[in-house]
Amino acid sequence: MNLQQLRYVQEIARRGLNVSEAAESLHTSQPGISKQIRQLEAELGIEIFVRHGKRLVEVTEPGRQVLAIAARLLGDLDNLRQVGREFSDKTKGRLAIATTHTQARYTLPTAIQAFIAAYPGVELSLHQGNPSQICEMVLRGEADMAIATEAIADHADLLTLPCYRWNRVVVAPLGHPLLAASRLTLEDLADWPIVTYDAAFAGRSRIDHAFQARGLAPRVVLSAADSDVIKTYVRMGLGLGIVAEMAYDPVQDADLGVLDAAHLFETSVTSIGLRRNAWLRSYVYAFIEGFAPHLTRAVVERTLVGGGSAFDI
Amino acid sequence: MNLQQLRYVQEIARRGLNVSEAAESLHTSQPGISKQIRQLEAELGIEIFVRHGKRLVEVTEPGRQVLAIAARLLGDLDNLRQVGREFSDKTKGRLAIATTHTQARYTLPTAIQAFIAAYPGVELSLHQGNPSQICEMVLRGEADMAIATEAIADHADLLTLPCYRWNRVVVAPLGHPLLAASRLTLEDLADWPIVTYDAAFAGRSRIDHAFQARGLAPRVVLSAADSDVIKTYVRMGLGLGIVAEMAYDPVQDADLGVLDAAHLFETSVTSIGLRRNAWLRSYVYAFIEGFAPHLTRAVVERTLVGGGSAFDI
DNA sequence: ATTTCTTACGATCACCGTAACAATA
DNA sequence: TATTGTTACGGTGATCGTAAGAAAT
Repeated sequence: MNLQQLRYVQEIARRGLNVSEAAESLHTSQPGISKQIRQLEAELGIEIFVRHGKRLVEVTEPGRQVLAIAARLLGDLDNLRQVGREFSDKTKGRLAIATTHTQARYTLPTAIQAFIAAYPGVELSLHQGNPSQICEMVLRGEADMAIATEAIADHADLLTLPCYRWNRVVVAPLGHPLLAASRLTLEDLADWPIVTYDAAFAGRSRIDHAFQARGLAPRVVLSAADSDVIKTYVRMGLGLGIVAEMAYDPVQDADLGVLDAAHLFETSVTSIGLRRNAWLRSYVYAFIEGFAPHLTRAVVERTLVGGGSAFDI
Repeated sequence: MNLQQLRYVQEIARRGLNVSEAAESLHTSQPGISKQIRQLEAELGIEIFVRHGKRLVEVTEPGRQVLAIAARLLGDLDNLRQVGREFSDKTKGRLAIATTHTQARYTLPTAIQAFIAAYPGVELSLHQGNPSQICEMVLRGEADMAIATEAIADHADLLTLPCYRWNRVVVAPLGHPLLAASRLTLEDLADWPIVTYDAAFAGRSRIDHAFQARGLAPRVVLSAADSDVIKTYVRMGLGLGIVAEMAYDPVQDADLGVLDAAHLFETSVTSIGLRRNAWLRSYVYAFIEGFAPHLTRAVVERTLVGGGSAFDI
């Protein structure tokens, strides 16, 4: 049994049981992988993959167990490298954050600005995607943390650190009749065409849920992954926008009217997602605390070792 | 970086930083280990050990981190082997239980009898030791579980599953004046010579603590690791025995008088200790549930993934 | 003086890549 | 027929053990 074999198994699973693809992505030969897999199976005394003739078509039950353990083991291998980097130079390194547009554009900038000032030697990179892509990036080790609303807690292999609560606002072109309303209701909203987030994003499900609970069927004329895209189409008069409250900027969005909608929808919580059992470099703790001051190093460490995800903010 | 290097690092640390000893215990050459360690240190860019000239004298701070991660990683390697064994034959295998004399002699027998009847293909072995030795055995992978009172929760790398509560009884030769007392007090006990457990064992600390809280200094004339040894010396008239209630057998110990002492000492809890992140074979779950029926597979699994140790019994 | 780690060197063995083959869709 | 995994084989390179050397107690 060796590490290479475990990498091979993992990559085959990730590539949809295609050994040739796995070989290519690992820059090695396909027969080499094939042989190592048979060897691993022989040593463990189990079949990891179900074969139809010469084709891998499924992961066996023991194979699933092996994959789960191998993932953690290879994660620890990565942790060892992090320890090396941390102690060879605490000020140099990389920090990859996987997040959604709304976070990247509206909530992260101040934390990031402070971070790059404090850690000029750290190469920071932002990777955008929808919540499930973001989680994948962290699980694959491509990103150090995920920052998103929802979807993180769904992954059993990710640890959830709640950061802050937020709700939505309605934006409309200045002069829109709705802006005169004293207190906004869902029924008011349902009268107008709506522009809001894509299904996969930022608590769109909360919006749908609120309308459904009242038996209303809002007419969503456009959905987007991106608060700025939504506001652009609202400016064009396509409809009312429902966006995260962070996404309304009083200065830049002065040409849009805004109405609080916090009483209409359930609160959402934005969280940081970390790989379970991850070993974090000191500047990662610093970044997290900069973004959510209650997430001190001690709190995060306790959650990492405890494995628990349940605490309130 | 490879698995061998991590095994080497771990073994060197276990053998008190003696590379030669580590080489012998791993059945390999000392220069081979030495070279691999330097190679690992070079790859990680850190020193794992502090050297005085050519001698390893200490583990560095990054070294401690590496050791902790390597332990979990190698544990996962063992988990992979367990998966292999489980699925190649669910009925065959080994179960190593590390425990104290009192558990082995008085609380485990019925669970063990049921287990060997249900799993005749499983080789069961009991390894006795004091609580801290027991924990070590589990951490080193020599035993699958520890069963003991106290000391398990002290190890951060062990998971604690509380099994049952118990307290102590006082035993004395028949005819001993104390046996006539209506209700036993600590002051009564302090008047007589006492035989009880060794400091490392079975809640001896609770006994000392109770006396101290009352300003009493009991005269412990003999302390032993073993309830049977204690009873033997009580039979010889050496003093009063304070033993776990499980250790008094109404039939075999008919020649001894017994007094309940539950109101004098704090309750103790006997727990099972498991390696964190361990992957357990199905018969291990079965054994645990046989010993402590509230510890069903579902409960134990939840605790293993959650990493938490805090639940009540 | 003895124990202990490091360096040097040589042999073995495992791994990897190329090529040919077999089986599936 | 094209794609994909297995078997066969040969070369490279890493690992390991022996032997000699250096530094510490």
